[in-house]
Amino acid sequence: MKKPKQATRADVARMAGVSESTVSYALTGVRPISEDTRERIEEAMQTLGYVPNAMAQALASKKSGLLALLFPVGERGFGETDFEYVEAATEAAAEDGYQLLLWPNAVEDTASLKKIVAQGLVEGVLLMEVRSHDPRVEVLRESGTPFCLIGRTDDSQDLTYVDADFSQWGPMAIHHLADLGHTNVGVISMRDELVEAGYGPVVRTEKPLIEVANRSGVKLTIKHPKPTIRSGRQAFEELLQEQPDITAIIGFNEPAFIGALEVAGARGMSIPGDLSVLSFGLSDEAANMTVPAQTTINVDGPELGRMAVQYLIARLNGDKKSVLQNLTQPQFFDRGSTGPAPQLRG
Amino acid sequence: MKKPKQATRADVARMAGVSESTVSYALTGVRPISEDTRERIEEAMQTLGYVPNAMAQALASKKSGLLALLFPVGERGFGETDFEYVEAATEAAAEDGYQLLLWPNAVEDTASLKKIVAQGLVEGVLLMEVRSHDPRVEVLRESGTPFCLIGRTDDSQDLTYVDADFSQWGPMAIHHLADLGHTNVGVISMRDELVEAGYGPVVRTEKPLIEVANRSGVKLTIKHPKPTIRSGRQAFEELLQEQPDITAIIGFNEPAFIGALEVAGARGMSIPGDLSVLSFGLSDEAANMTVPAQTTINVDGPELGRMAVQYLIARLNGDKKSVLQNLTQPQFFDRGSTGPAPQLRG
DNA sequence: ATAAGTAGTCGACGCGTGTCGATGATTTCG
DNA sequence: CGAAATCATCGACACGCGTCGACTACTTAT
Repeated sequence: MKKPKQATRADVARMAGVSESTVSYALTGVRPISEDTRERIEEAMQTLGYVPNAMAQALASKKSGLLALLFPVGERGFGETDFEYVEAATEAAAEDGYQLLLWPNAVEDTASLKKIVAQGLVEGVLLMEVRSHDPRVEVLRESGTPFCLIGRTDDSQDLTYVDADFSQWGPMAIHHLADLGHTNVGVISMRDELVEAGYGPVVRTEKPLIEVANRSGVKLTIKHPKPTIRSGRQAFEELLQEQPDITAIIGFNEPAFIGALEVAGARGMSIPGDLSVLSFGLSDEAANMTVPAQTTINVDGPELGRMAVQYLIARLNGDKKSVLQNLTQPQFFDRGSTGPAPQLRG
Repeated sequence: MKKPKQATRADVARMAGVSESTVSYALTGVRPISEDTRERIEEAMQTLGYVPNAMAQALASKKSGLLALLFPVGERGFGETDFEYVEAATEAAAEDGYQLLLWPNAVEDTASLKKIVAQGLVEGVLLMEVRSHDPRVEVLRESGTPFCLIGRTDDSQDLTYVDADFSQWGPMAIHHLADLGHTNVGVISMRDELVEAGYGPVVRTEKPLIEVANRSGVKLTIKHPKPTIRSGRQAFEELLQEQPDITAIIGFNEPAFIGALEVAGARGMSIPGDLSVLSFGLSDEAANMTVPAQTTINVDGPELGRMAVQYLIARLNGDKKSVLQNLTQPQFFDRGSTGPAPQLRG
């Protein structure tokens, strides 16, 4: 039996012996309906297997229950963390009766973004991988479509967004290491170009990191190698040459950090015996692959996704006044790659 | 300027001085339109910024351009590989004018699945994480909605699906290792329960693996530990006890394999000097975290996602006759964790 | 007792398209 | 030169639902 045609409101009305509008009101509850007709209607819906047609509902009510999730295509691929919050966002949306529409879109392709919102399919838009200066924001702003950023632009005081609170990553790391007695810490951070370009996560992370290190009396040396193993090796060798007494390193550049750890291993430095190791933004899966597993400070992906959806839905429900912005607390996972500074040992 | 109301077909018709249906035909090309009226219409659309309303189009044409991507919620979380093909699928869909709707759904929750297809929002359904006996398949089958599995059920000869060709993983691995001179290989596979439950990937992988090993004169010892590091350690120790001359191990159980490699490291076995290491189904990111990086045999995620979408769209376009089934070739990444068997060395 | 609600229901219309049948205006063909 | 086919266009309707106004039968307040 292919394509059994779906029952419509008219069918239900006929079977229940009422008008079509009565069926609608029984469904939405906008107007009162007597108990027995409601029962007749519900029975009819039951036996007919009636389900309201989503597109007709959307057309008539101008509410599709769909949210676009815009993700950039062709750039650096999705990481696992990214998908972690996509999943959470999807479930959060489903709880409020919304569905997420995955929409691949180049960041500069504002033309098709305009189309997306113009065709009225989606009620709101979620923006992933937001840049410091993101052309998509301007398009959305003047389209009048509610939207929420996952990340931030430079100029976002009047925008709705959620982002990781990178400003806490550094202090959290330094406190942890300082408590363990470390006073000389190296950092394998992201490549120079990103720093100069003002890439949010690096800038927002490094500034407080440096400040709190100074205040805590921790000597900090930061390297900005390219994201390759080779560059990481070189960066760490430089680090050791400049600061032979380093007892801990922080990684914020996955491939380079792997290179750094290779060098550490080759030099016979044990972790965490001789060197404490802490990674920023490393996924669970990756953190567990090394021996020992790596202690990490990370964004709470599910929380981020959930908040983004909730904020967007709040906007859809007419909350135009309040400022909806949130910086999620970092997650600290102690997996054993950090320990007391060597001089305090024994 | 909030919510500038979108121009409709009527506006375009008025400005161009034609009837509404003429505008439609100019848009769809279903009927011939003279050159100059077409130009007038297009100019009007341009200046009005007209974009056809997606929901009205969908309602009238019964084609929404939406595909549901059903993913199970609450089970083992999404891995990176999973999202790799979600991304590819999304882009493949976009190329044909379709969008993917992310739909979280518990595998047993057939009621809400029925609703999904009944409300007519989506034209077709993509099923992720398919089980051997998947209740969702029956629901979709009798709903008449076109669908495509990513994975397989036990009984899928008349279904549309794409899946990894697990039957090639074992032979590929054995050939690679045999060529390097290995004759005694251990396997850290998935836990017993999955094997007994007939979980597709394990069963389909192990059978040809065993066969080809026998034919190639490779002694094969398979362990099925729980997916924990501890169980992996224990499994590898047993392995070494039973087969002290093992020169290579294959991993198909991430956490357990980490444990196994820990033991290898603790015993001073060098990789690939004393022990060759090869992982099944390990993501790039994870494979690169170990030192040395791990050689892997993996599913081609992007290919899988792309094929799934293309098959589904083929079904939507009325291709009811042909069998659309595909097993994607495994990808082999030699990252240096395998090498010549010790006795052949030097 | 009458005015003023209130509960319950119906009919009609609008949302913005796709598409069928009909109508002139041309063009083609025998 | 008349019949038939083709071209270009219009008007009307359907798609399935939300919702407004109106109407009836009561209930409550004055």
